[in-house]
Parts: sequence; structure tokens; C-alpha cells
Amino acid sequence: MTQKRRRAIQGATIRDVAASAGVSPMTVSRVINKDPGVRATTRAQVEAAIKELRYAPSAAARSLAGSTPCRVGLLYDNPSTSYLNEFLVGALDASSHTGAQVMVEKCIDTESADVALAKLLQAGVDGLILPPPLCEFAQVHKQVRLSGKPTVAVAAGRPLTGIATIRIDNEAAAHDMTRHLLQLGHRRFGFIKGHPNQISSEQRLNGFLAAVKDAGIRRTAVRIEQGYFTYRSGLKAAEKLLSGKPRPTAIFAANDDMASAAMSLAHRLGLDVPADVSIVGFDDTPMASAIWPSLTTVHQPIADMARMAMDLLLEEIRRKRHHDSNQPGQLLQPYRIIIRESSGPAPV
Amino acid sequence: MTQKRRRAIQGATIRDVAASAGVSPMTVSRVINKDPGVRATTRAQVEAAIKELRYAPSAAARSLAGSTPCRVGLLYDNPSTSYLNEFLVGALDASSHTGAQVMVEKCIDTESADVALAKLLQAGVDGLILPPPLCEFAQVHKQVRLSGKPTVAVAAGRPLTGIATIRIDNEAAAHDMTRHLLQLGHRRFGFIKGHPNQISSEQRLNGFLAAVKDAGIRRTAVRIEQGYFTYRSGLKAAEKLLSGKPRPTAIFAANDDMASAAMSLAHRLGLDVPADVSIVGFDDTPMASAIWPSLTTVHQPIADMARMAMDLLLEEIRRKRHHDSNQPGQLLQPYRIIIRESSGPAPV
DNA sequence: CTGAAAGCGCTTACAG
DNA sequence: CTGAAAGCGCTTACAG
Repeated sequence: MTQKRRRAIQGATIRDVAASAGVSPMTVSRVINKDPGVRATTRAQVEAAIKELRYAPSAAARSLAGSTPCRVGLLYDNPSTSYLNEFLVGALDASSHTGAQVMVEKCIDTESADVALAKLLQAGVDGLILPPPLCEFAQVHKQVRLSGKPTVAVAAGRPLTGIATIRIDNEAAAHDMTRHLLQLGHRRFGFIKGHPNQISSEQRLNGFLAAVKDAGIRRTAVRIEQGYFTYRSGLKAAEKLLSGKPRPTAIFAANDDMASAAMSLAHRLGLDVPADVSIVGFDDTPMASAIWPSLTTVHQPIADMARMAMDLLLEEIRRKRHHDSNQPGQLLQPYRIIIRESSGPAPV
Repeated sequence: MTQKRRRAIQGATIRDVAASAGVSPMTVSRVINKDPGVRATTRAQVEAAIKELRYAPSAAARSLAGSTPCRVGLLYDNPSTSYLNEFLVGALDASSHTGAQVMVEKCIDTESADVALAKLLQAGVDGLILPPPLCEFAQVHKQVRLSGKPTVAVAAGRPLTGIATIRIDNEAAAHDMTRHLLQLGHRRFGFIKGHPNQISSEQRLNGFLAAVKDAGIRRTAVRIEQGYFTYRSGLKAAEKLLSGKPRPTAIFAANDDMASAAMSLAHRLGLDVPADVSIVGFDDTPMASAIWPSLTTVHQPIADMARMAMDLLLEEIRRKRHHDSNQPGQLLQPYRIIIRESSGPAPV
């Protein structure tokens, strides 16, 4: 070997990790690819070395060598810009770690979902990631199943057959949030529903209704308005709720965008939040802590869920490749109630 | 060789072309890379073979072998969630088209910018993309220059030596927007400045002041408050502006987040937008069309700028590799004034 | 002006 | 459960 090794600007390689962990490159490769046949202790050592060396597999090498799925299609159509923001950060991050090439397509309605999906499939994606609300459209499911491509649905309302999902327990979260309002003494409620095309909308409403019922509140003290997860729809719904007599002392919106709209309207009507009316949301997008007063809401780990979606998808692709016919993974993530400034004691 | 060659889904390889043209793979490589040192007749033979075999070089192999840059670091620290959203969509898209691996790091302040940058460099990125405001921090510039990595600054205030930039003419845009307000009859103005750590803040202010001055408006009819590009800072600034006597009839905020905050406050004070006060922003983030009334603002092609940043960066990396010492590219993008509902005739 | 050798960082296929 | 060998398709560095 008269030639010396070319520059090492590339950072750590699989060989460095192997040396550091005291195993062969082959074993490192197995860990990266989540091969189950690696002893737990070995895996831990390798993972530690990966972390320490900040090792990121080379996408080029993996795809050259042949195994890695390199293309992941991400199809989105999300009305909430802040939700999407979080999601993309997670997706981009996962893409950089896994070396997968994420191909993004946006669509505006169900019609264009068809076209966009076809486009992704033609580009040769190995699998698909569907953020809400696309992940809940029956038509999209059908097309996805037809394509035979492994798919992960994020924040789907419930487990889906043949499609992996990552979600939280929307009903329990809404129930907990409502209990928070009840504990503050609220007895007259307004609820702004999410888009009817998403199961989670229904689940959030159900959690709310169950908690209210458990507390012995009569249905007449509860007003429900339809929203569509957008700021604008929240504005309309809040208008109806706040002009009703008697006025609710607390409004629970099924996402942060609508809660924020409700707050804006309350201000325009000269109401103080939370002295006159408490307003709470759902998702804990960055907007929740940006606005004033800051929003009490349900925290959903959106970026993490996007990251996990990528990992789960790569796993599914491999499973399918090995003709493993188990049901796709179904991950349930934890949520948290975040109490900020927009909720307070009910006015006397 | 007991092992047989793996599937040939890839189509023709450089070896096939070489064999067909009766030369070595090396010569084919030279032709592909437009190396001038190849005899014309040889080149012609190779090109014919390439055509005949429909040969397309493998991106993965090229990048592995060393010619194509594969890793791009994206360091961000942006207070505006909607701006970032747009930016990431563009970055993710460009990443999928170029096949480059984008490694994302977030930092919270200048201190952590140091750490985050070091992290990216250690991960072996070939170049860096800096969205605002990082692209304007002197300390970040210094560190970037020290690293010697090709870098593209997006939406920097002005051309930077040694760093490629993509930007719009902030001053001209602010000037145009102010003319729009003047044409509507406004004569008393409030202006919410952007973060002082960004040159564009100053430029937007300057454009505004120049237009106001050109129109013969006295400085006493103009109130300027400091903001920091965040919703919260916009709220504070708007509070000062709207409580002043006489009240301005138009407020120009240096970005959409602050404009949106000003609108929220105006509503809280019982003012109608635009009947009592016109409010305009800058950036045209998705928020601008989400809120109500929708926001008149300056459209900046954020996602496109992120996409171009990626292309420009790959070019810079190649330039640097060939020791081409020209000044890095400086791209100026067009802007547009988008007139929506939040601006109207001055109250009489 | 052209080519033979070595290697990029990873994986598949095989062996133990 | 783990590893040694061969190879993915291309390029850099060297030699002629």
C-alpha cells in the first residue's frame, strides 16, 4: 500500500465506531440497521460509541452498498403552520441521521393528494410518511395500500391495519385538560371541535364530554362549535361561543391555532383572558408560548414523533423486505398538560 | 471469486461503457467530468457509448468516491416560527433533489451557536447554510471563516466577503410598502423595528424613513419603537405606539409576527383594523394569510431562497475544491408587495 | 493523453 | 450472536 488514506474530513466512519466499541464494523452495521440479532450489551456499547463519536452513517455508502432504502416520501397538507414547522424539524433531523433522502410533496386537498402521491411513487420512494390530516383520509389509505409501500401515519386517531402509526391518547389528554378547567371552578364551557375529517377531533371532544359529564355538568352548560383546525375557523367558532348568553367561562379549542384565534377575538370583544374567560388549546406548538397571554395546552412531542416516524418507517421497509408479515408497529406516545397563563379561576 | 455479482438493477456502469468504447473506466470518468485532457476522438467514442448504453453515473458512487459533496450543515436560531417553517420546506426539498444530506442544528443564542457549529463541523459537513439571524452575527462569521467551509448566508443584510449570500433588497421593499401606505392617505406612522442584531432591521427602517421623508412627512409624525422580530416584542412596541397621542393611523412592523401582535393588541384596545389603524408586515409567512384581517406584507420567496442556498452551496464547494478563488456568489432575489385586508384608507 | 491500483464507507452472503 | 471477505460504482493519486 503505497497510497495513503484520503482525508478524514468526513468525521467518524463505521470503522472508527467499531474500534471504539471493540467490535467489528459488521456489528455496528447491524446496530444501525436495527437487526434484532445483536446482544443487548453489545448493542449498548455500539450505541454509546456512536453517540460519543457523533457518528452519522454515510448515505452515499449505504445506498451504494445496496441495502438502505434511500427514499422516503413525505406527503403533507396541514392547516396548522406551527404544527408543520415542528414536524419538519423532526423529519429533517431524522433524515440527516438515517441518511434517508426525504422527498417532500405538498397537497391542498384530497384530489391533489392523489396526484402528489403518484408523483412520489414514481420518484421511486421506498416508503411513505403521512402527517395529519392525510393519515386519516380513507382515500389516501386505499391508494397507499394499493401501492404496497410501507407507510407510517403520524398522529392518526387510532391504529390502522397495514399501516404503522405513532400517536397519543387524544381522549385521555382532553379529559385531563378538562379536569384542569373543572378544578379551577369552571362550570360553563365552550368547545371548538377540530376538522371532522380527523378522528382525533372526535376523540378530543369525547374526552372533554366525558370529563364534563363525570363532573355532573349539565349538557345545557356546554356549547360546542365546529372548527377546522385553522385560525380562521377558530375565529368564527369563538364568535358564536362568546356571543352566546350566558357566556362560557372557559373555552377548550381542539388545537392551538384555534385557541389563539379565540383569544384574539376575546380581546377584540374587550374580554380579559383569563379573568373573564379561560382559553386552552391542544398540541403545544411554538405559537402557544409565543402569544400573550401564553397558552395552557396539551403538549404533544411533534418533532419527536416525526423522528420516530422515520425510524419506524425504515424498520417497516426492512420488515417487508424480509417478508416478515407481522402487523406494522403501533406506537403510543405520552402527552403532558402544560399550564400557562391563559387559564385561571372561573369568574365569580 | 465464489461470490457472484449482485443484481444489476442499476443499468450500465462505467465499466460497461469503458468496455464498449474500448478504453479504461478512468477515461470514461474523465469524459463525464469534462476533463479537458482527453483526445477529441477518444471523447467522441466514449460519448457514443454512453449514449448507446443509456449510461447515467450513480450519484451515490460519485459522492462516495469523493467528488460530490454530501453533507450540508444547517444551523438555525430563528425567532419566527413561520419563517423557519417556509425555510425548512425549501431546505428539505432541495436536499431531496440534490441528494445532499442536510444536518440540522438548532441553537438558542450566540454562545450555543459556537457549540452547535462545532458539532456540525465535527460531523464532517462540507459546507454550511445560515438562515437569519445567524448569518449576520460577526462571531458566527468569524468561526465560519476559521473553519474554511464554504458557506451560504440567506437573507443577510448585505454581501459578505468570503461568504455567498442570497437576499432581497430590504430597503427598496420597505420603501415601496411605505409608499403604499402614503397613497392610502396615511400621515401619522408607527414603525416597529426588527432585532438590532440584523442589518435587515436597519435597512427596513431606512427604506421606511426615506419614503416618509420623500413625502414631506415631518419626523414628529413618525414614532419608532424597538422590536425583536418576536410576537411578544411586537406586542410591547404596539402598546407604546397605540397609546401615544395622537395615535398613528398606520403601523409598519418589520416582520409578520410583530405585525400580527400589533393587530391583536389593536383589537384588544377596541380598534378596528384597518378602519382605525392600518397594520402591515414583512416576509409574507403563512401566518400573514391565516390571521384575520389578513395581512398586507412584503413577500419574500423564503422557500425558494432556501432551495437556492443549497444549489449555491454545492457550487461553492466545488469551486473551492478546484481552488478557484473568485468571490463567492451574491444573489439578489425579487420581492413583491402583497396587499390584503389589513391596510386601508387613513381615517378622516 | 491514458491506464492500473487503491480506496471511499458501507452491505450482502457466507461461515462459524 | 459475531466476523472476515468481497464488492457496490466511482474517483483520486500516481505512473507512464
